[in-house]
Amino acid sequence: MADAASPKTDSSKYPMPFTRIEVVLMTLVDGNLAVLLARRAQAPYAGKWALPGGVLRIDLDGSLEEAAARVVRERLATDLPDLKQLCAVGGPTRDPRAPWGLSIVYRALSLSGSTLPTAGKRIEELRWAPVESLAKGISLAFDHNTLVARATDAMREDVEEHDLPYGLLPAHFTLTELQQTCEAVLGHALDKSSFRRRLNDRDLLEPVDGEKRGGAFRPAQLYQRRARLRSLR
Amino acid sequence: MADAASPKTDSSKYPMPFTRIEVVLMTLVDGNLAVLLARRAQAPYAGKWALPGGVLRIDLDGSLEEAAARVVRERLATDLPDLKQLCAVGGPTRDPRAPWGLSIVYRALSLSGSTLPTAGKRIEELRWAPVESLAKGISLAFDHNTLVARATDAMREDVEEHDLPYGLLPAHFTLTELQQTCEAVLGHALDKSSFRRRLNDRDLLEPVDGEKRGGAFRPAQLYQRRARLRSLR
DNA sequence: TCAAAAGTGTTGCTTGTACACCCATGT
DNA sequence: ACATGGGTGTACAAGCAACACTTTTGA
Repeated sequence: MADAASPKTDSSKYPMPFTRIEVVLMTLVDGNLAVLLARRAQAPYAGKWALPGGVLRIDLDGSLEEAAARVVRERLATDLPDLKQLCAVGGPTRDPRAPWGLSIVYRALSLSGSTLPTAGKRIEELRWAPVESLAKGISLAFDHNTLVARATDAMREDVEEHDLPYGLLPAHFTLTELQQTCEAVLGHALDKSSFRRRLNDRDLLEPVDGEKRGGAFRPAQLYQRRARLRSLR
Repeated sequence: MADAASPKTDSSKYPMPFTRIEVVLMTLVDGNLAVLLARRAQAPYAGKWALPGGVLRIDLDGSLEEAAARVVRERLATDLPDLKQLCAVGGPTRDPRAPWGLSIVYRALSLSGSTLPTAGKRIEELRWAPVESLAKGISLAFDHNTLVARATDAMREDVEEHDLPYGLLPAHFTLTELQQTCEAVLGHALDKSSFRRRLNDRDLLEPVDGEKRGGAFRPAQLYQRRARLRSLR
């Protein structure tokens, strides 16, 4: 247990890591999974693209989740629900600005096809980049390529185990839209019949009263996420 | 991105959290899942039980994983393989010694029925406590009850999705031992035939050449974990 | 009436559970 | 021989993939 020897000096006895929050925000762009990147204006890595993030502010943040929410608000001028902690990474060479860099990484989803968030405090430029392009080739600042890869894996695992990416869809959506969204995330096609029966069997959705939508063909029923009623699994 | 305005002062501009590693070490005691607790000698929470842990030392640790390994070595005088990161938690009221406490929590397994690790640096006394007893009633120092609960959940999820708890077993074990171990973790019985067919179908194990073991009845074949050959899933 | 997308039914495979049964061994 | 735990086979149900099919609409 801790170093409880000298109660007052405990928290200042050792130098602490430069602690940041990083955010992997994902969306679909033209049916491809993409992450939000911010371009760095200053050194280190000036001109390079990196994940949006910010320093943990112990004077402002009541928890890591609050810190992540604040970072999103300050950098992207928006509020994101369902921020999920991905992992924590740390080491002496992660950030040239400090002798030891620690990042707590969060991930979140943004409505597919939505406009780019407004660049907030200290952000030069924002851009959606397909995860594909990051996996091979394009290199990000710091160890952010690794973080994006881990977030992508986590995202796919979620969908594979039927944790649907509602964050990518509007409140009301058609079953085909939902299926196409899942297919885009997973990177392969799904069977329509199986997909729908799964949804049906699990009571995940409910039809939105009377609403539909049209093209030059039969309109589709709109659905919304069903309120999860205290279930455990 | 970050505060890249004043390159040199970045890492010292804001006070950083008191950053620690905590370890949830689990084993089976008489067929019950138990966690290793250490008794606190000094304030805060003097006399209370808590998870073993230690301060992150940026002068010693090359990564969070190394930090966790070091903490285990110093506190428990042992080396543990397969330390898994569980989560990071932080907040201003987590640790009375500091204005803001951040902990990166790792979990690991210890051979069932093994002796208590030797109490290392600054450890007063060690004890295995059934997770059952912690879930209801017994309260630990800091927010460690929460952390144990999360580790227990993660442990059960692992086994449910067929990630076998080899860490609880010796290198060579019988199928019945393995099954009983899984049953103890999950808290309910499993079907012998199903359990074995699953293992068989997935080529997870291999028999250990010619070895067996006896009681007053038919001896059982010993098995070991099969070397995973680069497979993805 | 035709194209296009919505929506349904049927079959078969795979996985897992329940349960019954045989096998080997020391006393 | 028999009790005890090791080990196996069969039957049934659930979940999912593949694929064929019907329905509804606007042009």
